[in-house]
Amino acid sequence: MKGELNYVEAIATIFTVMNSEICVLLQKNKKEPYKGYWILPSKMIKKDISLEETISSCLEEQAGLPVTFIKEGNTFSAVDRKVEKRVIGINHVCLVDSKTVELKQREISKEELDWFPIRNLPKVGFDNLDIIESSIQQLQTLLMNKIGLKYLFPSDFSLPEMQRVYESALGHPLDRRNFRKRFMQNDLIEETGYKTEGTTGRPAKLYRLKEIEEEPKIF
Amino acid sequence: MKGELNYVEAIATIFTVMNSEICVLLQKNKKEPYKGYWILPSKMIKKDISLEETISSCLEEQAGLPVTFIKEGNTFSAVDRKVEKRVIGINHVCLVDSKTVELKQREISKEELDWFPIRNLPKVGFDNLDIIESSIQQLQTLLMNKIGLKYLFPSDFSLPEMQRVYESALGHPLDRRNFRKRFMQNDLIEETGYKTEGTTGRPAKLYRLKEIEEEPKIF
DNA sequence: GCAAAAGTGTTTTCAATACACCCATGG
DNA sequence: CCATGGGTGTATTGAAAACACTTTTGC
Repeated sequence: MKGELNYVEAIATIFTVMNSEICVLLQKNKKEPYKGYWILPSKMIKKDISLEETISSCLEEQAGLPVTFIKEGNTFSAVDRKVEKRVIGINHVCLVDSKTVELKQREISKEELDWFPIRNLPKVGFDNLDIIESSIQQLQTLLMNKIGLKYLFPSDFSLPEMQRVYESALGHPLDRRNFRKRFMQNDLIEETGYKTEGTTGRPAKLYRLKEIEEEPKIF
Repeated sequence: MKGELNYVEAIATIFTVMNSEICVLLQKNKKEPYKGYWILPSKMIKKDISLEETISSCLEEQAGLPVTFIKEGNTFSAVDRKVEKRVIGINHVCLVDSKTVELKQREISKEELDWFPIRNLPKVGFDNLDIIESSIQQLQTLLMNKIGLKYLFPSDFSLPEMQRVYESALGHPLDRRNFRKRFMQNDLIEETGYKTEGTTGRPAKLYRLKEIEEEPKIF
């Protein structure tokens, strides 16, 4: 059969929390088309390598990040999405915590790879803006179902900080009291006994997520 | 780059309602491996054909069905999932109504293509059981969010009938009064003025789904 | 003592659940 | 008139939403 062979890439939309905002990792595209635009890390799938392996090596090689939470996303397959040749892209929504990001931060040049707040993105190439939007939707579902939270919030976060993250991801403000209640009465978090330091105003209690991470069912 | 070219197939998990049960369309596999097992319709993606086009021509050519409701599903990419060669499979959940199915029914031989209740499947080949299970999960979400209902229930259905379908899809019984309420107070259905005939017991009122099919948001 | 940000409780509203009796038809 | 399955209403519960004042710290 002619024409049945395709290029397929695993795409990584990697989210983390920086300054109480959801940020996405982008790299600068070095080649035409869309040279100089920012794009999502991705890696071609070879015919004897699984998708899981491909996405985790993509994370390590291109972003210097360990494998954490990965959820399969949508497929992007328009014939002209990569202009020059037809590449089918399979998106993955990945979550890494800010502590891990900070450790790796020094090693990378911000000219090549950088984090951008999802509400303040740079020029993004190809169809990657669509992919990021689809990923944000999935992130919202994850946050509301409290799946993968521990990958985004390592121990010692404050609730106001977490709330700001939720607000940045959902795109609208939340009530402080109701926000606390969601986590308290579901017994999801526990106090570490410490408080924030060096901030203006009253210090916030610090929390960690409890271990019991049962998959919550929606229905 | 060597080894970057892949076979990719669009897979169609097609659901319909028959005898108040959710059924899935399967075809008999004619070639080894898994010869004689039942498999999901699928079609190789050619490098200049979009995924949407591929799946709709797959529906038409292999099942003789018009394009109706299609929702992208998961990707199945294990290196050995098709045993002989590596084929990446992109699933699609499709809904067709029973009237359309009946019209096309005569033209196909049940030796080659047939509908099976999802709780009573025949021997299914390759990884297709995983794919069907993943599709059933997505179908459940669609039913609960009332998305695509009109593709599954054409005009003149009774509520008890619809309830049996929900119960077969969800795998547990539902309360009759509460079931009605869900549809009534959301203003989703309207009476056609007709009733079922030729059944034992009191005849059931027949309904149709109202046109206003706004995407319900979950959050 | 004042500015800044965090912590806390109560009321209301709405959706989901549980539950039992009457009604229309065919034989 | 009886068997079969369909139609209907109410009370309860629990989650989400709305809402304002007090507390802790740094300066």
